[in-house]
Amino acid sequence: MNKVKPREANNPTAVDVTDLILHDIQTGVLAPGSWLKQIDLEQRYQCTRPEVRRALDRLAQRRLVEHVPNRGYHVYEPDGRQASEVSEIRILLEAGVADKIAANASEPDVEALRDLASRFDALILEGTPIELYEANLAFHHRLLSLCGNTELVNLVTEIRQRTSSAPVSQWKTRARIEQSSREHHQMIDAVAAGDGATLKEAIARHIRQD
Amino acid sequence: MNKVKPREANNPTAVDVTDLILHDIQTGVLAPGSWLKQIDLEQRYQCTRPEVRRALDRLAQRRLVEHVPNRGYHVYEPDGRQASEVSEIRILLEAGVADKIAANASEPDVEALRDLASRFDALILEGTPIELYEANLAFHHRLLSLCGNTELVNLVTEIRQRTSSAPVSQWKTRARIEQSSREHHQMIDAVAAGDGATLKEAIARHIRQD
DNA sequence: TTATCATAAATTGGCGCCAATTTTGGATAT
DNA sequence: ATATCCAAAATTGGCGCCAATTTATGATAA
Repeated sequence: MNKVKPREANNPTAVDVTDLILHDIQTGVLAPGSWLKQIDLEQRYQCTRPEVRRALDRLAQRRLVEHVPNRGYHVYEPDGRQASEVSEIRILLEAGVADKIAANASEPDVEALRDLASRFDALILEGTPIELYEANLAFHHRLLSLCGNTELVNLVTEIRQRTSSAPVSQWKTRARIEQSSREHHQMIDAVAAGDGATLKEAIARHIRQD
Repeated sequence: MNKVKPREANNPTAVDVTDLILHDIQTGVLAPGSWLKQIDLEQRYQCTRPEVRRALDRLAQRRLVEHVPNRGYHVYEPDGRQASEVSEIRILLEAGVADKIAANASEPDVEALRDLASRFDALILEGTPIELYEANLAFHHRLLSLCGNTELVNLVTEIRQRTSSAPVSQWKTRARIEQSSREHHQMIDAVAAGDGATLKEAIARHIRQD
């Protein structure tokens, strides 16, 4: 069984190029509306042409970029109507499982949520907008996971990406961020109290003003 | 070096190969679990290798097929847990906009729904399972469209594809199909009466036993 | 100076080849 | 007869070339 495979040092590409581009879109490095030239991406991410093309096709499927035949791909610009429609969807889903979340949450779960909320709070002062954005994402992901429906969690994660093209610029004011922080703690309190109805209201309010 | 470009009669491919494969998966022609060899698809749909690969990658993104590196792609086998989780999602979304549907529906809308429901009824006796399946889809699509949230309609359409891999075999008994028919009419009556609460109940029941 | 058009440069996107890996089939030894 | 192993065939998947189309450039005429 001595299949001597040289196994060269050639596997630093554990992550897909798609994720790299996705990340740069979400952090605003690749601005909404800008054209994504294949040559640029090829050099920027040190990958081959087919890889770039596959990534762009995947992102187009997820509607994070738009494809114009013979013209190329450009980052989707956030659409007002679309954004509010997605918000409505998120409210239906995330608020819809509020009672499940309140029912399933154990003591350590609540602790974990408090930690994540605290991390968000700390980053308000000392973190970059990107770190803040990701901390917020982590909190909501953890909270939603308690509903027990993994398909739903994945779906929300997916449609969330679909609109927050330039998430960094989304939270304009400091006041708004601190309001978000307060709401996080309200949600946690409702979870700790096992109060599904209150949690549902808190989630709905939180999503509406995001 | 004379590259003779015959320009054969080769342009009936206005539709993407992805949709063709998708259709064949949904109608059960390509059975769940079966391996999709690239050569076979290439010949079956009269297209090139790269086209097949792109289509398979897209379907893998939508999780209609699964990709095993160096082994190929095979049709996803329906998973019990996953199916019930998707049902729950559909209930949250479709029942969640019941009041919107009831509020927005005009007289001609109701008429159109009655026509679609009737077409479904007619196909119970004279149609193929596939036709029945598509008539059912058309009815639900039309009904849901009344909510006014196009993002939500698209999303439901998408996640619906995700689980009903072998939709034909899904409605086992005649009794169940006729039950579905009755529920369709119940929903329409609720819409016509502008009764959102009753509609919500009817939709939830209908999805649960699908 | 400004508009129009032709030519050149750049970009996209289709297609096929070939290496890497896996599967199949059969021969050999126990 | 059965298991093991090796070789051949089949399949996947990465990569690059080149044609088609679009965009940029510059020259010419009004």
